[in-house]
This record gives sequence, C-alpha cells and structure tokens, in this order.
Amino acid sequence: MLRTDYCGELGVGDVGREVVVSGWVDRRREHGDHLAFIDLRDRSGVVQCVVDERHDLRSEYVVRICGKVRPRPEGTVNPNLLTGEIEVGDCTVEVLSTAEPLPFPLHARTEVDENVRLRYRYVDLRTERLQHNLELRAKVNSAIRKAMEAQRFTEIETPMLVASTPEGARDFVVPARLHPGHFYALPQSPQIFKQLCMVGGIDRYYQIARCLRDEDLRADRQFEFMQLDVEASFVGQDEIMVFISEAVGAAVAAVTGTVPPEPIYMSWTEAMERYGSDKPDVRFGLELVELTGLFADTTAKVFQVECVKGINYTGGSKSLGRNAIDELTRKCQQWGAKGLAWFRVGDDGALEGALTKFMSVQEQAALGLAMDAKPGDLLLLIADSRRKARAILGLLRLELGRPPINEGGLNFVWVTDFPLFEAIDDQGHPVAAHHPFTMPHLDDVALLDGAAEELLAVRSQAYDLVLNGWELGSGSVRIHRMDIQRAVFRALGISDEEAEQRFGFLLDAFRYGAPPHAGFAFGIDRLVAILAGEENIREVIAFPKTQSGADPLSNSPTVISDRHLDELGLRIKFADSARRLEL
RNA sequence: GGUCCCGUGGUGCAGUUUGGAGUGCACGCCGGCCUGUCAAGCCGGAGGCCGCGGGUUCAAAUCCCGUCGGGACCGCCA
Repeated sequence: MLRTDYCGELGVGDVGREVVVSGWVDRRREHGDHLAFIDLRDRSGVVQCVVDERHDLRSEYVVRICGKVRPRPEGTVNPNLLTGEIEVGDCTVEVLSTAEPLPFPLHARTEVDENVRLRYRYVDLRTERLQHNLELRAKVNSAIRKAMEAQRFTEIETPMLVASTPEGARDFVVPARLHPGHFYALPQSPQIFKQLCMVGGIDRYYQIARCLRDEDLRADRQFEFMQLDVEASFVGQDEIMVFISEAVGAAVAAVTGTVPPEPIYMSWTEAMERYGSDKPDVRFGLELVELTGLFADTTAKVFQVECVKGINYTGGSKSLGRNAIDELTRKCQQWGAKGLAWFRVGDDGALEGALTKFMSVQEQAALGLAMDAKPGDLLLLIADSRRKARAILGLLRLELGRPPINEGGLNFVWVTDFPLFEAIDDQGHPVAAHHPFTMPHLDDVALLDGAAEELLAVRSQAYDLVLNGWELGSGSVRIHRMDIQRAVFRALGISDEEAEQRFGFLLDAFRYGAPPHAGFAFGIDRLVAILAGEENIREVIAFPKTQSGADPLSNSPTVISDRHLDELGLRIKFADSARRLEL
C-alpha cells in the first residue's frame, strides 16, 4: 500500500497507529548516521518523520514512509506546524523516485522570475500558494454550480467551433479542413447560443464556459478565461441580479465562510461622474469633484472647456514634490490629457500654483471651497471634454490611491443604466456599448429615431457587476421584439440586409416565438483572484500564458509543417526567418 | 501601435549614477562533522557568454544604438 493517510491530517488522535505516508521530501535535517528528520509533504501539508538509519534522501525525492505515529518528546513540539504535536517514528523509507535540485526554491521568500516559474509550472504547482489558489478555484466552481442548480438552472454545453462574427473582440480562428478557405472561430462567449437556448425553451441556462478573445493580455486578462454564463426567460434585470448575487455569494461563502456584504447599486452616470470609471473602486475616497459651473465665466483659457473636474489629493502638497507632480502630469498626457492643472494649498489655506495668476480671487476661493481644500492638500484638475476629463481623472485616482486588491474587504457594486451607445464613430453612427441585442430602456425607445446626440442619451437595460474596481461581468435584458431590434439596427446604421447576413440565424429564431429573456456572464478567474488576494489572474490559472501570449512550458505557439499547412489549404504569407530555421 | 520597469553562478539581490581583473551578500548545490532538529548547526568546496548583437574607449556588467525575453500600463477587450 502506498498510503493510509495524508501527511497534514495526522494528529494526536492518530498516536499509536501504524501509518503509510507518501509524498515529496520537503526539508531534511540530518544529524549524523543515526538521526534524521524528514519533513514529508503532500497536498495536505507536512509531517515530520524520524529516520534512524542512513538514507540518501535529497530534497523533492518522492518517498513512501511506513512508521508509527507518536507524540513528540517533551520540549520538541512545533507550534508553527499543524502536525507539530506528533511525528512519525520507527520509519522505513522507500524511494519511489529521485529528483534533481529544483530550478527554483518552493519556499521562496521572494518572488521568482515568472518566466522560470512558467517554464517549470509543474514545479510551481507544488508551492503552497498555487495549491491553495487552485483548491480555492475548485471550491468556487463547485459552489457556483450548486447555487445555479438550486435556482433551477440547467447546465448546457455549447460548441467551441463556431462561426466568426465581425462584432466585438478579435476572434481566434481555426481552419476548416473539409472546407478549404473557410474557418471556424473559437467562441468569445456563448452569447448567441444561450439566446437560442431561450428560444428553445430551456428557460434557465447556465454554463461555466471557456471563452477566447485574441486581444492584448493584461494582469486581469488571458486569451482563454472562464465565465459563469447565464441566461433566463421571463425575467428582467432585477431577477438576473438576484441570480448572480446568489451564485457569487455562495462562492464567497464557500471560500471565506461568511456571506459577502450587500452590493451597492449605482447608475453608470454616477459612477462616471464620481469615480471616472464604469468599474468604480469604492474602497477609497479621492472622488471626482465637479467644477465646470465654477469656471463658467472664467478668463483662464485652460478652463474655458466643456468640463472641469478635479481630485483633492489630501495632504499631497507635503507628500508629493515637484518631480512627482511632473510625473503625474506626464502620465495624464500619456492618457490623452492636454495637461494637469494643480494647486498646492498653503498653510493659510490660499492656493498656490502656476494658474492662480489667471484666476480671480473669487474663483480661487470657490475652488478651495468646492474641493474642501485644507492646508497641505494638493488639488489636481483636468479641463477637457467631459468624456476625457472623467476618464483621465479616473485613472489618476487609481494611480494615487488604489489599495492592494486584498485590502478593504469585498466591495460589490452593481452598475446599472449603461448607455445603449457609448460614442459616435467617424461615419456618424453610434457604437453599441454592450451588444446590438441589448434592450433599451422602454422610456427611451422613442429617442432611437432621433439625432446622434439624442441617441447617446438612450439608456439600456445593461448592468455590470464590479468587485474592488475589477469588472467581474456584465449582462443585459435582450431585445425579443423585432420592431425594437429593427430600430436599434437602424440607429446603428445596420441595414436589414446586413443584419440578415450577420445575425440572420438569431433573427430567424426570434420569428418562431422568442420569450422575453435576460442574462449575464462574469469572469471566474477574476473572482477567484480577488478571493485569493492575487493581483494577477495567472496566479489562479494552472497553466497560463505570458503577456506576449506564449507558453514557456510547451513552447506554444509553434510553427506547423508545410504538409500540415497543405492539408488545411493554407500558405504562410509572411514567413519569417524563425519559421525557416525551425523547419 | 505606444509609454515605463526589469534581465549579473540554480534562486533572490547588491554592484551600473562617477568605465579600471567576474568584486560581494543571502539561499540552494556538492563533500565532511554532528543523536532532537524544524528556514537545524559547524567546516570546506564547486559553480558566471553580467540576455544577445553592434558601437565608443587603452579598458565596458557599467556609456551609446539595436534586438530578444519577462512584467505593469495606454490603445484594444461589442
């Protein structure tokens, strides 16, 4: 027998038992020929085994140890170890597998280079950090499934090889061998299929679905990611938010043991005005202050713009020197600002800054009052279009005050009343904020035939769930009435023919009895990362890719042979030297 | 497409500002000693294309240009 018990689960209750434990040699402490302590590690933890005879045991050897559990002698109990009250004595050791020294230490007291960690991911997976994170992830998945099933949702699997759609993110594409010159796409999300499920009478669909988007990677974005994907018939926004809150609450409870605090509800406009972001991080202040009215009659040219907003960086006048402020200015410019207007608040409460000479005394006083300026504060202002001023101050706010992801508890925010269209493009057509099947607010449907500016005022029945400043997911009530769908397409500048071509099969389906329906999807990697206190979703994914989309472990992506290409009817247009070298 | 940070024995770092022999620290590794340790201890030892290429210089880890790799971010992600 290879094992009777897990190492980390042995305790005083096992004293006297003959046990067999197997695992990796975590640490060894040898005292000559007749005494050695072996910390044996498996997924459950570590137990000390006392070996009385000589063995050539090295770190990370895989061994099987038979022995008898006994209490540790007086004075040798280790309170730092879960199994520290006992040890396994009278051990016989069998080496199951030897091991070369690891490429990096498992008990790193500092971070190891990520390239090395990924190249030897199978070693990295042995660390307590990743073992814990992956266990946590499994608990989240399990809790979500139970919660969705309890709410009478049915798990449905949708295809991985789907049709490419021009909307949205860049598709990953798969050549169709049986149809030369044709391609499948890997799904960005099961969006259309889950709506078809509603037409199909599934009523409540869910799936923990793999989604793929060929966009640049970030700390919170991988090519592949997992979503809890949900769609339900005969319900609206409020019911969906309850379904999702239940699932997320169950996941949090499964991990932390307590239900999360009630979410905050906030309109999109409020989020943009107060936090400069549609994913507001409400864990800290530094809220944006509206100043446009204050400068209505200003003679200062920089403030004669659509919008002036600012942040009072409390105490910033003392903590930030001129270089630091210049650095902030440079960042704001990189984000698209023309500049950053700033004022120190002097000990007497008066504003000091390059722009004061263009401002009246009244303006300076009103600015100080509006921003609740105290001596030592630093006032940071952006004057620009409303859209830019909000966005840039939103980024500046995070730069100045964002706490680590694991601080401040779990702050869920439902952001509601997103606009249906987020901007007007070069051709004068509005750009859909969510997707073109999103239901407008019924009160705003009449505006759909209006001018471009009116269209931007159309609210949608779309909603996002935000946690500690990360967008967890988004959803919407879908259009199930052809007249409204046509009006939205018309507003988007999509002709009937074009709509038929692009979304024909969905529109066809809607002709045969489509129930009112709504849905949501949220990113499980992000939820797990936040629950694990990780700033980066790579830490909660077993085999992630680097920022350049490569896998140092398996060396993907790779070139493929010419024979392989021929079979698929493909020819490489830009063959670089690397490709020629490898083949 | 763009901005910024990093690259030095297996690992983590210092050294780069102000050029002067691969100079140092901690961990790991190898050998020896050691019967109650637990990040064991003590003694000894091995291990380097300073990411790569070019340039400046009497002389480059150090300065300059390019390039590759990793990371953070902007754009992008309906």
